Amino acid sequence: MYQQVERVSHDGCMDKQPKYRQVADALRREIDSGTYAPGARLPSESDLMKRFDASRNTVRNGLNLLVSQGLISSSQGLGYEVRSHEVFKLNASRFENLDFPQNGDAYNTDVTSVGRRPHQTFRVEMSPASEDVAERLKIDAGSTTVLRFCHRFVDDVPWSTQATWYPGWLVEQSPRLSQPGDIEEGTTRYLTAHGIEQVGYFDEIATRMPTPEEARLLEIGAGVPVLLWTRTGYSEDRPIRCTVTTFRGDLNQMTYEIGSLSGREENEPQ
Amino acid sequence: MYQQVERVSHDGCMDKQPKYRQVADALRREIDSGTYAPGARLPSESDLMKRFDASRNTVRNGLNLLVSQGLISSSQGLGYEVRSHEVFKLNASRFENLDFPQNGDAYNTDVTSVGRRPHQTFRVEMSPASEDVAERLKIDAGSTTVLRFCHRFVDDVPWSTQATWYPGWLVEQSPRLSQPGDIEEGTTRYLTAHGIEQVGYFDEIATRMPTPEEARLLEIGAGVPVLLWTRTGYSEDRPIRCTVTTFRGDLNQMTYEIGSLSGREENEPQ
DNA sequence: CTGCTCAACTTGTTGGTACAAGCTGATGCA
DNA sequence: TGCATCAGCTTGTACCAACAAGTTGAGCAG
Repeated sequence: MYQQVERVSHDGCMDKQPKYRQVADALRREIDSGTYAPGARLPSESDLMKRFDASRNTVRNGLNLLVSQGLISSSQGLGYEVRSHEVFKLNASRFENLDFPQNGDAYNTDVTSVGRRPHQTFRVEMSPASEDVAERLKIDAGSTTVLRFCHRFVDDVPWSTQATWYPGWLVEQSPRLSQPGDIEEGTTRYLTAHGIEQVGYFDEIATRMPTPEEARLLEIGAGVPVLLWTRTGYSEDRPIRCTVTTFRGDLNQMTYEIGSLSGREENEPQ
Repeated sequence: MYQQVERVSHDGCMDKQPKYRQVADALRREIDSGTYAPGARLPSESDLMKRFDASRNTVRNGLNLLVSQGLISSSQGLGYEVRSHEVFKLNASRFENLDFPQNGDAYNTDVTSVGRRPHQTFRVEMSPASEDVAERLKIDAGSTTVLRFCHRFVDDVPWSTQATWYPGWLVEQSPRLSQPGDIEEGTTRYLTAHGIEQVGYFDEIATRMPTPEEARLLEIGAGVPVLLWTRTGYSEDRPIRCTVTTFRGDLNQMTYEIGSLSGREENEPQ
């Protein structure tokens, strides 16, 4: 039986925090200090019950706090595990470099160049433009667009989902866009070859907690936010595409280089 | 009225989900569809207990799911409220425009220009460089830097915290950096006047759940991620500053314009 | 040795209770 | 009228119990 009186009597000073928070804070400190390294398993709930002289619910409240902060994850039958957080940095200002276009698909190139194994699944469909997409592509909401959707993995871990909408007028000029299957030389390159040159883009970056659908596709539990990257590409005349990429926030960062960075070396800081 | 018995009796169809998740999903749908608008109060726990024929713990589990997804927030004595999510867009590629420097502080200008009221508190201190900062500024870890820290509000709502480190060598040339108090014309402008011109920068953008300290400063509850923006500024020769900004992820987005965007209008899409 | 079963662990879900603590409006006294 | 108090609402914290469900390894049967 939990005794409020007892706790006050021999805890003395720093007792303002509720007990479940003390559990979370103690474990957080031990994770930060390396007592429990990334990948390591925490003690089981019943162990923690004994250690903190708390009920199972209280211990679970504390653990759930850490789960919702993305520090640990739990799986039924296995226990709680400290999440690792090595990140993949995507150089967005070089990702489709306007001055030095890369060969092939930009994502494949980027992932392979750091010695990891890319893998993706494709889907192509015709769909009416949503309000958000229509506004960015400067077309009427509901008008036909081609949506190319892909689900990307790195070393078989779900990494990101990417949806690109092309306006209907553009697809007439570049029919392969609406065909299923990869465009091996890269869509930007393919479009350039068909007289559609992307001369600029507008990026929007936001973060939020994943929807249930996103959590399923990216295999993220509670406590891991997603990073939303919306890139609208422009030709000389008008918008030519709108790409929405949803990243696992714990595994990805984005970077931009603007102006002259004479002192900076490659791949640094890591 | 929701009937558990009914659900169990013709078990067959859509019953795989645990009850607390059904509660969360039902409420999420009602929030999405506008039944509960942003700012509105949800029914109390005991109302939901009756409606879903569930125990208080089960209802709370469902509500906590929505809290941890940032859809709602709770306050003791008041109830659960649907969070609003109008965002402030920061144009990072124009924020300290290299070609057209703005007058005064960039943040104040940006906030005022959309008709909102900025407010900030300042703190200046000398501090040894952490490993992260040292790496970015290309100085030795532990060497002296000047840290200018500010805590920013918009219409009295906590908005972001910003910490800028300047390397020791630079402060010798531009002494006002280490003095407390605002630099009214903007630090970038002040540095330019002292022969230190920022000709490029490197941005890193990440997201994660807030630390307890961040949650306190930004007044965000569980379920709202932060957006981390690290900008390292370069002169012709070397790095001259490193700025780490921590935004409330629910209230902020960042945007970049790269290349030519001839078709794009200002302040759009909203 | 192989392969299967099962006990013994783990977390997940759901029910219950009790009291603390924050908020609000009604009541009643000065 | 004005202000203090308090009842009655809300959520927060903490405890208990029971069973479901996933994982693992020991141990037995073939």
